[in-house]
Amino acid sequence: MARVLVVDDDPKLLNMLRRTLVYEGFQVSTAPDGNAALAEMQAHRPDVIVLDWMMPGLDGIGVMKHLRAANDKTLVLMLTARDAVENRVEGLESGADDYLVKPFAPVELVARIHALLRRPAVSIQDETLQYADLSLDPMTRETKRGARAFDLTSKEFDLLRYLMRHPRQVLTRDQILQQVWGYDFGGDDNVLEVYIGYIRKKTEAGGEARLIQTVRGVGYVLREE
Amino acid sequence: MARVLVVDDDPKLLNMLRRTLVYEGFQVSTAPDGNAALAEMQAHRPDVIVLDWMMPGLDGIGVMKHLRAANDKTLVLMLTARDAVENRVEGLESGADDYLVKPFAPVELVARIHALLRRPAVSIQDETLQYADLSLDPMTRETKRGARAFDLTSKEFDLLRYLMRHPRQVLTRDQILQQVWGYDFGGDDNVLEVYIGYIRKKTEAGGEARLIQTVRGVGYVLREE
DNA sequence: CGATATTCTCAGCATTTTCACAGGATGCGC
DNA sequence: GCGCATCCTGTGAAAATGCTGAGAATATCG
Repeated sequence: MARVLVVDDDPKLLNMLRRTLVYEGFQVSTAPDGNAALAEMQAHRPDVIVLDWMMPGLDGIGVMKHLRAANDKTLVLMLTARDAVENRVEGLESGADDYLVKPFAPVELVARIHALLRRPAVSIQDETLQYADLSLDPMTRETKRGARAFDLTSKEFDLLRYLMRHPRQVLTRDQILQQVWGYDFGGDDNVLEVYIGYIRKKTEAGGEARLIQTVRGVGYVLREE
Repeated sequence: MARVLVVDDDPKLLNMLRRTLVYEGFQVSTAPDGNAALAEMQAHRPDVIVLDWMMPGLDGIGVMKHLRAANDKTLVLMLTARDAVENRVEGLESGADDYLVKPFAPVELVARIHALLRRPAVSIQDETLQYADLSLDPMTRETKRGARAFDLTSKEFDLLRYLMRHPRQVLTRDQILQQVWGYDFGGDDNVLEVYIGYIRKKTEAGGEARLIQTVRGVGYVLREE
């Protein structure tokens, strides 16, 4: 049965939700705030997170950003107190998979969780990534530098996608190896350098400026110089 | 599932609308201006077009005139920045089916699209699928490449139909096996490769260009090269 | 039941992708 | 500028991936 993590700072609501969901046959864990939620996720790898929008400390949006930055596709159902359209839009833009306005009937929550779990995997997260004149569409896997399209192998694609999801952020060698290769060890591989080289060659084939900068002793950044 | 084409020159708005609509279960394609919209229509045959009024190049009115001149009955929902009465009148006279004034709440757009689709006679289901010069009629099960008709077995048909419902989208092996074969496991079957081979042979029997491209390490796409 | 069509498995082959290695280039502290 | 650590890149081997033909299993139909 599916695992659900419920995150809310209201203990009463938390308890009520837990009982409802346990009763429905879910494996439920809970967390009172964003940081606890991230820790809990490591331990339990839930299938769905029910996430309150407003919380002390790290709030719902913050948690979302963490998750999506780490390319974590766990389904998220966001809870919010008001039905303001702005919130709805912001919530979905930050990568939530569904949305529920408080107060809600427990049955509706259950129904939505079931609906999420039935969903055919295509998250709304798959928008086309852009940085400078570089663009990458995760759906069609088209990659372009300005008007010039170029092809990438799947490792190259994974790597560039990871870089483009974190523009202007210096990513360490370890971070990249872990996210793209799934490595865990600290062996002195130079696969990463090699692949950076491949991507540079392809993104600069038309004589364009370099976008992947190396940060000596640390890693790489996607940035215009 | 209904297909929607969104045409607007503001990339931010375009992306927001796309995500909202995808989230609501529509198949969404986009275009940044009128000419791109007309091209996109050829490929995707949308059920509804959400069309901005003011755009560089060919504007909303221009697109409308093109469509109606070609006796194309595709539903059009026009967007306009001001609620000027003149515009409204001109828009509806030029053949738009509905009208929405910016700024608007995404939920309202969704509601209007659903309203349009509920209108009589426009059967969005089982409409014949088209991509490039390839066509497939889910009702009669006729398949043609240009003028040349060819036969498919039922598995072949299911597979091609699935591909044609997601043109230009890279579909992973797992997605396809799951949707077409109902598989769930990750066994190392190569049924899919075999069937792709069959369909290619039949769709290219007259020496036509390849439309089913393989994306190494991932899956396949229906796309002109 | 037999004939035919369809679906699927398997193994060999060709190609692409991934990776290791080593020598060369480059930046950095002194 | 010098020496050292770091990074880049060409070469080629190893592995993965996908295509194809042959034919076995299964379903379909008269």
